Amino acid sequence: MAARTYTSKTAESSDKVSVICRALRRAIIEQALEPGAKLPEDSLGERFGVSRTIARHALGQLAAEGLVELRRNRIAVVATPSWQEARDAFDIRIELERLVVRQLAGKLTKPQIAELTAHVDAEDRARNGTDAVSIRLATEFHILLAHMTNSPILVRYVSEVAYRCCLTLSLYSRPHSSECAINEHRAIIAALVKGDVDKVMGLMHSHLDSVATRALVAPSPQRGRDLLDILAPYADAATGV
Amino acid sequence: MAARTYTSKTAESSDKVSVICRALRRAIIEQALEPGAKLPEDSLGERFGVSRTIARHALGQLAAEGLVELRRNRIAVVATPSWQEARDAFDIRIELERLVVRQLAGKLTKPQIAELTAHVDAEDRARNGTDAVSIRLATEFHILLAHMTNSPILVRYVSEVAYRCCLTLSLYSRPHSSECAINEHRAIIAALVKGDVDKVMGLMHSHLDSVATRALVAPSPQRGRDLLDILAPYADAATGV
DNA sequence: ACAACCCGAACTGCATGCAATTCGGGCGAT
DNA sequence: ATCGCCCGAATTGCATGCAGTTCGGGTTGT
Repeated sequence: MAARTYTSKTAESSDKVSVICRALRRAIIEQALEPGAKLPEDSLGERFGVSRTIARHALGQLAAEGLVELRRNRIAVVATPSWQEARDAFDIRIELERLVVRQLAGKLTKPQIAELTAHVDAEDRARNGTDAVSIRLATEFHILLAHMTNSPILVRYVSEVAYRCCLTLSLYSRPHSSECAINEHRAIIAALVKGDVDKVMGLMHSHLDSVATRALVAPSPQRGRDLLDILAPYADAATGV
Repeated sequence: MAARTYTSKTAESSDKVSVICRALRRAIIEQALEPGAKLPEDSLGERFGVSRTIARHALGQLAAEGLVELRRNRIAVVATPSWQEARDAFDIRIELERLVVRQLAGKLTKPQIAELTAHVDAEDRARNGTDAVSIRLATEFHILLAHMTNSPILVRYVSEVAYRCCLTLSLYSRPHSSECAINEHRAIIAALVKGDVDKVMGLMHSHLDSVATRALVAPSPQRGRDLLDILAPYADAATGV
């Protein structure tokens, strides 16, 4: 396949808006902002030295990405995906990332391999640091892979869905053990270099599936969901009496 | 699988913004707005009876979906995807829609089957109408399928990528023959009802693949691309002399 | 005839202001 | 003490205004 051209035609309109988006995205995936955290336009604007108009626009973008929930006349909050949505996000992510490695298998350049290896090394070093950084690096490994396809659309979708998955991890899995994930990342790189398409697609599938099932063990109604949902069965019982 | 709850947690913030988005989306996929068409904030605001602020916000959302291109200090224009981006979009679409039918196979309810059949009948009747309507209906069939998964995330991604594909069709394939697509839609419904997962995934794959290859026959540098790209060989020749 | 230049109109980038709505705490009734 | 109500503060929804940039056509020089 002919080399593709880099067209950095990202949506991310003006600079100020995209700066806020990036900052919030990072804060969210590092769990500095937990699901449900309030995001008033005023505070955001003040914090970033811009007017509400800009903060508002940024919130709109993040809402389009599913990281923020916007309800009319209500303060924006960090999204709180349901368990089912989390599972759906992982299902989509698996398909998208299988596509990534399918396109990449056997086509990585030397510098790309070096970059990936360096990234995983960084993940390794971060194992002693905070969980937040480990999670971010693990996510960024997948986004880095997507970038190497040179397909802006694929990058966008993989990034988005990876961020969403990150968000759900912070909701449904407290004791995060990213230990084995690092080895899985190394295995994926090796298979990519070797060019074994089926192997690497299988590796990616099982890698993401294991991350998902490790985190999303059960519908766990006690965590994250609305009070209404938690109380639904009790309400039913009440009407039954 | 237990029935999922409908949570219409769509991003689409306020009403006015989403109204404009819907209108523009429709105009774009019906080719009333061709790729490259200018979308000044003022005109949009005036046309929809809102201020520039709102029109601007809507453009931001559409840019996030990839239907509009936003460049700093420049008038927004309807997106003009490159041939490669079009191909990438179709590749992603294939995977996503395979996921849709995988989840749906053998699980359709009677009213759902009726709704799908009715939709294809509508496509049939529209064969005598304008191309624009045919294209829109064909796209909406796929989005209707996605809706039936009750997965908001999947709906969003399938819709987005389907719109993008629609956009590229208007760019790279003038003589649109959606004739056979209708029969393929019927075949997909039949396989879904029968519950043959592999069969329906295969059908969807070949359906989308044929739509893509029928449209994107070749990189076709003459259509849609930048003037710079078209003139590149001539420039080379000039420097050669 | 042609190209470069220049200037006004058009347009975007952003902040601010005002009306409408929601949020949250205190007060009174039970 | 608890529940419901009410009112002020906080917040959003949106339009408008101003400054900076781009766009396009006319003019001028060659």
